[in-house]
Amino acid sequence: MPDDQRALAIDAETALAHAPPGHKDELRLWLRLLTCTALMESEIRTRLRRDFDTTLPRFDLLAALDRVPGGITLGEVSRRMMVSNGNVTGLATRLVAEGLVERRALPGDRRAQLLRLTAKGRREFARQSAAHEGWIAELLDDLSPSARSTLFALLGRAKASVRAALSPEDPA
Amino acid sequence: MPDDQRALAIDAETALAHAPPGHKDELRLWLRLLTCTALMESEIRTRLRRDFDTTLPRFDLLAALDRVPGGITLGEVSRRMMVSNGNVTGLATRLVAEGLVERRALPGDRRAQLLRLTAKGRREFARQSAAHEGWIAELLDDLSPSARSTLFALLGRAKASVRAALSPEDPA
DNA sequence: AGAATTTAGTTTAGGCTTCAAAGATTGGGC
DNA sequence: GCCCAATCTTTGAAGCCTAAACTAAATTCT
Repeated sequence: MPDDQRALAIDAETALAHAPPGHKDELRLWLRLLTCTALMESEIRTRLRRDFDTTLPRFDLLAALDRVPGGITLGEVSRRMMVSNGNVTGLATRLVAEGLVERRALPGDRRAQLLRLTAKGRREFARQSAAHEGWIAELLDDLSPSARSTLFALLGRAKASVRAALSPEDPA
Repeated sequence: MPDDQRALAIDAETALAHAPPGHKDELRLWLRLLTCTALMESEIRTRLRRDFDTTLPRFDLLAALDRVPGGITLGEVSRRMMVSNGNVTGLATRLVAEGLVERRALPGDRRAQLLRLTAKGRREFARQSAAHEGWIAELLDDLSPSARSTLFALLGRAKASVRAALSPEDPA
């Protein structure tokens, strides 16, 4: 191991912070956003696997269903989770196989199906989400309440900016 | 291991029992962070595919290599990208096949290999990163400079909080 | 030196994800 | 009633990703 190249483990965002000045504010902001999210997300995934032998997408799907006792269609899940519908098909299949979710016909439209938590699914999600909530609180524990609320607000503005850039442009 | 510090290292069930109210704030912050990142990331992926027929992981690997002309080892790439080493193996194989990256022996350590951009890889990454930078600026365009810099700073604090929670406890 | 440990990288199995194409159903217009 | 376009879902191919087991090489210990 060459001592001159002795590099501490640095992520992409940290690396860039040292190199170019000036112009690239937005880029640095984006990389930090990405790093921060990835760091938390990866820890959440690890703990979901370790403590519940499950995955983040499965947890997210349960969470989506938990909010609507009557159940929602696959398409609706797809929109809420911001993933493709083909993705939801496979995810649902696995969760049905595990007995956490059930598929039901949607009365009046034979194309669509409702997904709904089973009793077991509700119990399981209750356990998981309680732990999940604690993990998030733990990870963000060093952030003061005021920092938290400012961050929340600014992320709202960032989100709005992105949505504005993505929305169909104003027809003249 | 210090057992008296166990209060912070909550396991699933205790977390449930002890969770005081107020954790919902952190949860909402986390969900917004996740949504915001996912929204941008998904757009970036779409554009990378549309305009350059490539993917975000490929782009990220090129970016990591572009910063270090001499090349870096697979393991170093893995650390910087915060992904598993097995992942880097496959990614590198594909990029080598496309002629954008080359593998070289690391003098003095026959276990390790250096990854380095080829001339073609450098050209290609220059094109991609210019576009990429423009996209980010476009998406975050509605954010004022002061909002941007505050957001950047707060994300830094969030990141520090997460790292603190994850770092090996008590250096007694 | 020789054994034990650590480190670099690959492989494998399984799951996640997207896109594009196809199957099924609905609803509107003729 | 019939066709057509839109909607809901599935399928298949390709790539991304991790954990865990494994090989090979370097380092450390004795």
